Amino acid sequence: MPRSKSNRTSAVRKQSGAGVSLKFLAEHLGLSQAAVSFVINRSPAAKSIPHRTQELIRAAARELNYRPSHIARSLRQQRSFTIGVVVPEISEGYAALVMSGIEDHLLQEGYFYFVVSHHHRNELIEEYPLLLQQRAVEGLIAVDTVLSDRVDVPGVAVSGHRDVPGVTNIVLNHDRAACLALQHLASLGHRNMAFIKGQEFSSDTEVRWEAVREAAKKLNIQVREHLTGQLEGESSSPLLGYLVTQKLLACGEPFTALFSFNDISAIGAIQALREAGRRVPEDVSVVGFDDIQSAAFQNPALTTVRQPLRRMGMIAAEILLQRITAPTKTAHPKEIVVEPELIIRASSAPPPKNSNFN
Amino acid sequence: MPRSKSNRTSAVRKQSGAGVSLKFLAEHLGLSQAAVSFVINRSPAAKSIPHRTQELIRAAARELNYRPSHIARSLRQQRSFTIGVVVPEISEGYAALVMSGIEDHLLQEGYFYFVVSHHHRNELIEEYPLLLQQRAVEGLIAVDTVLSDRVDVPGVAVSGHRDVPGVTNIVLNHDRAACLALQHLASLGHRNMAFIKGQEFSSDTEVRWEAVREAAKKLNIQVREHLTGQLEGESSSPLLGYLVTQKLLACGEPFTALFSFNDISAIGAIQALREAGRRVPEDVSVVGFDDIQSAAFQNPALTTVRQPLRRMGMIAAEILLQRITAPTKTAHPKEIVVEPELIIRASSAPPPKNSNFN
DNA sequence: CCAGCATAGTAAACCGATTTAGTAAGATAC
DNA sequence: GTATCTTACTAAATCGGTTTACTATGCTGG
Repeated sequence: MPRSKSNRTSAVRKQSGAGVSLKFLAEHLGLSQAAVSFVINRSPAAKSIPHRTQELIRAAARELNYRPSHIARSLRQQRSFTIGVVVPEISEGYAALVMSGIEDHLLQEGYFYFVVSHHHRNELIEEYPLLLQQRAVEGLIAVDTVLSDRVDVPGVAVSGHRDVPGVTNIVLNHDRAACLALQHLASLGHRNMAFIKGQEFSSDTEVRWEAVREAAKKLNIQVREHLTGQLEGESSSPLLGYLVTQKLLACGEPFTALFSFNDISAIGAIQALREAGRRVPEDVSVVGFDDIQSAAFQNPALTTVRQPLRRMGMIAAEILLQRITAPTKTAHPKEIVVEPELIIRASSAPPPKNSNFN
Repeated sequence: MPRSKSNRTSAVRKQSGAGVSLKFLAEHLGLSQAAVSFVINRSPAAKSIPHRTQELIRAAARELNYRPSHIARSLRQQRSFTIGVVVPEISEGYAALVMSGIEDHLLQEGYFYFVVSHHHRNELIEEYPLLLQQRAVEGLIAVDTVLSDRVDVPGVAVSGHRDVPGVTNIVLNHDRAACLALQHLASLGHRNMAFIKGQEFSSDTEVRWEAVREAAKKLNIQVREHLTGQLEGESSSPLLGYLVTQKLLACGEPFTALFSFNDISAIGAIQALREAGRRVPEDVSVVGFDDIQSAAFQNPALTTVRQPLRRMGMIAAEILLQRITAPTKTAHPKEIVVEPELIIRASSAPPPKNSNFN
């Protein structure tokens, strides 16, 4: 039975709440730190400690508002229950949606996470994973970012598209995505299509563009150099799509449909089309990509290829935790493919009758 | 001069990179941990160690890819260089923008941060700050969330609006914001205005609504019960604004202008108005709040009151770090007010001539 | 010749937990 | 009566650093 020893100090500590250490609690109870630790953690070693004492310990812990230092615990157990998330940018819809999926799963499992955003600067893309590792993260999730292989914790990439050893990729089925969009436009009767590619630094750009060309070939749709634009610039504003579309219009070649790299740029594109006197969808159909929240509330509502971004985040977190807790159970998958969905709204329609160029 | 001792183990460690501890490095060099620590940290105690040895130490550290464990350091120094950020939701424009401002300043200063989102669930609003404290965060930033006072690290609230001891509030000048919006509409000639209030759980709702009523009184504008709606529901989708606006329209009372709680709901409102056969801005002017990125690319482009959200995040981080590093230097400010800006775009115009009710 | 000082470090405590190995006291077995 | 087994704990090592206090050596000045 412990000798209770409630002195003045304990009263002071109790008020503030913080600063109550295991040592303090143990002294207050007249027990050893080990005994208290066993009970607090319900460790098997606690079986030899009588119920009466266990209750006393728990009561004192509650009363003094004892909260074990996560840091000390991490150091001893070599487990931080923390992971690192690397994104290009926070302020933008894409990463935020993925992050919210990641968070859902992680916090549920008792993990916290650090977020860093690199703004596409190479030295940060290199440095942040190392800094995170120094902070003892148990794994990394990279969103639209290529993880360097100099890191030796498990990694999961959402739309990483690079074959990095030890990294699991969560990717969209881009072939299917391209097919869905082009088939939709083709079945409406469109033959002259314009395209907007993503920025060079985006991991999705190349893969998606390859998929578009494949799909176009299958559907016998021409992909013309002049009607192919590319987003340029870091910002995630519709302005980028607006500018590219102005260029496409300026080249003079006619088109009745536009398939854009993402919703944000599609929104800018619509603006540009409208300013040039083209009605959407009567004169030109526009199809976006992602299905961000505001896509449904554009005027006209945007037809788009939906990426299950939140779910991709959740899957990423799930796979990562699996790999952390059962490292060798299953040889971790190299790639997990999720399926897109075509969301048909009001920005796509049959082409005007009179503009049947071919 | 240290006796070098490069054995087989060191070669193995070098490859993997991780797992190189100070102890290992010191043994490899034939020096004490203390000496190595002094040099690595450029501590004043290193002055008694000759340059030659310092160079040897640094070279070995580089070569073995030594990275000090942040956790061990935190434990000893009682400094985690970590802060906690509490937001209602990540996926939504508001919090994401504030977060990106927070991040900018924090990472620059060598701090990392944990994010948690509580989805307006009270038990999480209570619990997360405690969990964060257990993880030794040195401060908390709460976005649109009331911090409980049971936490004893410095706190900063962005749009907190509650007088919690020890918490600095970063708030918008709502009086000015309301004046800007209503003055704009009044000067266009509007007299019959409808209003959409924010959800009950949002900290801004009450303050902003009070400001609107004040401004309306000053400008001699009636605020009628029937023309006052309120957002309901957790989601941050335009749908909420859409539904409220349908109700406002259903009550039959005429109005020529609508001032909505935020841009997201204003976007939904425009949709509802249009479906009811009201043109924007010819029949009804709509003014939003926040100036989220897509506001400028709505059709029509949205007139709105801009909140400097990114800057509010940066200020929050700055104040917090000040309070952490110089706790008593200046009695920390209770409140910091930032100014709104009226962004006039295409969704507001003079009211139609024939509808001059009063 | 030796006190005193600079030089070049080292030993050990410490941060706050977890965990292994061990101990003292009493009960039971034979 | 003593060997053994529970019961109820405790002491001390450990995680990986930082930091204080101290030591050993060589040189200089008087």
